[in-house]
Amino acid sequence: MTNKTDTPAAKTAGAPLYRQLAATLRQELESGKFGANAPLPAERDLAASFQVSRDTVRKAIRLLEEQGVLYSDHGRGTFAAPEAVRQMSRFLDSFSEDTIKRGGTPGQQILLMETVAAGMAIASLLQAEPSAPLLRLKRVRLMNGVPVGLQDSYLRLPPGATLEREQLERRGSLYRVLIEDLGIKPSESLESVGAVAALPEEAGVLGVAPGTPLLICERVMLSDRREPIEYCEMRYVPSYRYKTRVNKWSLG
Amino acid sequence: MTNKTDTPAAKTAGAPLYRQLAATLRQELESGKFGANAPLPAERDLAASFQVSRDTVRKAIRLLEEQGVLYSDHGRGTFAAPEAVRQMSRFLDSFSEDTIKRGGTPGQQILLMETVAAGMAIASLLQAEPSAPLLRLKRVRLMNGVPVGLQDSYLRLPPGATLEREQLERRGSLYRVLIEDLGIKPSESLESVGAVAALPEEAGVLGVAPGTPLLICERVMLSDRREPIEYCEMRYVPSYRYKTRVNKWSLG
DNA sequence: GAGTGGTCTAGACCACTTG
DNA sequence: AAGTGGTCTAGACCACTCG
Repeated sequence: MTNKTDTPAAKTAGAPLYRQLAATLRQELESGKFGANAPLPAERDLAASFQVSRDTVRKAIRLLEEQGVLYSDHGRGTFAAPEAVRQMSRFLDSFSEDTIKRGGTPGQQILLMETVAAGMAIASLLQAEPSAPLLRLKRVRLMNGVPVGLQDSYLRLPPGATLEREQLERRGSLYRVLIEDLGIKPSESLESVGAVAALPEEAGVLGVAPGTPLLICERVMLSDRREPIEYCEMRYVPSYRYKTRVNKWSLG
Repeated sequence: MTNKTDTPAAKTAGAPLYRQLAATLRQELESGKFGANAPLPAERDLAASFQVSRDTVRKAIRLLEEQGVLYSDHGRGTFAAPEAVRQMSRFLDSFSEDTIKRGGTPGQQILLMETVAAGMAIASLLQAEPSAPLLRLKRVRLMNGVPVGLQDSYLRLPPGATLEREQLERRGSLYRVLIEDLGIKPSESLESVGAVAALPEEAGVLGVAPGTPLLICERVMLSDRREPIEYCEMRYVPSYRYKTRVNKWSLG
């Protein structure tokens, strides 16, 4: 099969074949054409009907498996995942993405935006000098206008780079600013999740009583070159929950 | 290259080639032979030196990439992941696994083990009848003998199957009992994480004051056939943290 | 332009599940 | 025994990065 434009599976012309195929399959699955745990056609049959190699079909299936849309069992077949699984991301989504997925409207209110010295604790997390200048950004995250989280992040900008309040408000998401304005490509983050009691100031901003249990999530974000870019602490009110899908029990 | 025994890459004879290769590479990476972000040989070179196809090398690399041991960048190369990344699992580990990884000794104390009717709330989560019999198992989880979590789980056993206290104590982990004694293969779980205040009884068992913030993690576990097997609530003291690695910002 | 990873193919055989 | 997914190969070409 040609890798050009007018292929049967062409959805997003120009994208790799297996991604186009995955998009097509995903649509069929989401349209409800396959019920929970219903078997899909065999890989060899999919390959024939889409006129691609079996390997390309397998790549598409692996992709959708990661997304929780379907699953394969050796010797049995490939099946549509139940609705409950399909809706859960395997990742801890960013606040904006997560809120949208839940059908809410994300918002933010910038409390503070200033350049500060890293200090020893954060410097060691970001592999910087204690005196290194970092951009500190403190925000309240809103869901449908209601405060649900307090986010305090320390950003290591490239020398000479700046970040204006206006950019943040325009892009809506800090990550979009990093990617689209500063050319920084986040790749992975290391996260730690726990519970803490709300301090008086935090309680005030979040509209809860001091001492209320908060979900705290700390994160170090790495660039594509695996250099630490950001340290961030997020505190969420008890009504907010992180949801994830955990795979395969990875006992291997 | 033959798939038989005496291959150069043979580590775990009988295992797929790409897994043997991955094990070999992993060892080299963990031995410190490659520093943080040091480049590995090109895929074609690895294929030549291990006498396998390039595709097999790529499969091994994908596996290690998922494990956070290395990462590849299009056009640049494949690199050893920094130590901090390497140590973080991409999954929320089970309590026992996680504790061992932190260098601690996991323990448990069974508070309660009885057969109960599901009730409407749990029945709907497990897609069972409200009157369906479930095994309720309430345990305190210990790290180095100190209570760190309270685990309350509801198990749906196959008709006729039983589970004795003795089995649980022998296997050490509920999941080992499920797999090895009952032939149930867990595949995925859906988890929700948040913060709650400790109730008086919980506080007593965990050795904290009532009202102390606890990390609460709820989970529905699915079998390999994607049938719900277990509902579980875990409450952890504030000193306990979940740690994970979040990938690739999955903006695709 | 040279080197790297990313995609794609066609065919072979193995391992597992099911009737 | 038949059907399914899992592994492996050898070779081709594309897309990206960097000196």
